[in-house]
Amino acid sequence: MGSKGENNRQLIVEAADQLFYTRGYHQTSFRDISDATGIPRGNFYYYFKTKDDILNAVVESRVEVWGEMLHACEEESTEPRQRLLCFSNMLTKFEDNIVVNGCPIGTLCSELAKDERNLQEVSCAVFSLMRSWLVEQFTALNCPDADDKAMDMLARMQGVTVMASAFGDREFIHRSLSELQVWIVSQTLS
Amino acid sequence: MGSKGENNRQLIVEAADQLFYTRGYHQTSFRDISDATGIPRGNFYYYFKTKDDILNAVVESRVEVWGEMLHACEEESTEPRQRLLCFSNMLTKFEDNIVVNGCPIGTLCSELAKDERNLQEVSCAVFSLMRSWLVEQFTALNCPDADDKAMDMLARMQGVTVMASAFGDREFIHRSLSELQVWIVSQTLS
DNA sequence: GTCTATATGTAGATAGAC
DNA sequence: GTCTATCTACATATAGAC
Repeated sequence: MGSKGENNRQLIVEAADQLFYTRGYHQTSFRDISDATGIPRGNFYYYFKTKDDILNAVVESRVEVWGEMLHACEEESTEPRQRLLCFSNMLTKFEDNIVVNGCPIGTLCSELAKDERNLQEVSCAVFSLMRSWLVEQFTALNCPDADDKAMDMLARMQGVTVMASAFGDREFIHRSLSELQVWIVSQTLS
Repeated sequence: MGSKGENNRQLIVEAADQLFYTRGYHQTSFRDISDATGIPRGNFYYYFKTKDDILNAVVESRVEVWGEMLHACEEESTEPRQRLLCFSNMLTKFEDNIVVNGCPIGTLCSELAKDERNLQEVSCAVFSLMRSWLVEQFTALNCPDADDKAMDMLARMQGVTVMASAFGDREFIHRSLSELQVWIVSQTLS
């Protein structure tokens, strides 16, 4: 622990994270991860008992990474609307990937919703994190329906990623983000 | 053609359509379709050359079915806003399925966006159909940016399905539909 | 047209040498 | 901790009898 083993473990998680995004969970094989990392297939079972365990580790990693991103948005301003704008900017920050593969969180949730229910719950952890963070911001804006607003904002962003990837339309992301940001700024602060 | 063979072909397409929705394209095997129809696996190759061909037939079928649904919305009223409301009602009409498996069109596009590009194009045919139909309605409302409105409406509806299935939240569908319909009614008719 | 048997490849997972 | 060889299951696809 803490030595070479942990390093390899992290390499596996990083490669799997990327592959789950670009190919999907089920379409990513151990061979794919092996090719990407140079680590032999058999070794994976030293670090993880099953493929599902790798998924768990990937989601854990994403929760951590997105937690840091949300934290960065908090640091950028004390004004909730500024923080929300910062969050919404992720749409253009990652537009190159979104236009090809959609949202890494949304597409994983959509894929795993079609499986046994436990995988689905795991995959939604990042959405839950974002949702509660958004609730905090809208609550700070004295919105009485902060959770509704949070869901609305996530839904709007998800809708943009789905249609942008379906039609490969980068410009749609830009236009939609502008409209979303108008909406954000219009949110009341009593 | 037209006899027993065509009947079996249709049975396969219908079963595949349902399974591609509830399990995903790649997670649906010939065995699954065989179990659902009672038709032996080997027979599939009499009707289709490859699994991709089955997908093509499923998408063709969906285009036809949704074409009829859009036509039904046109028949319901000559007023474009009424037609748009009719279309938006699909969200609650199919909410039982949406809350579990998301949108059949959106999730298929999201899944196949991660594959070779030709499969993705095929899967988006239904979106293209809806888009052009929506453009007609917004054009009839004298919207100068009818295509933008069409994309916005599809994106909003897709976002709702993604979040509703992620959180298994049926109530979110109802609330979002109400807000969407307020938006529809507010669209200008010069 | 219908069905069984089978070919071929690859998936996730395991055993055991080093 | 690392790696190779291998197991078992199941995927798509094919061959050929009926």
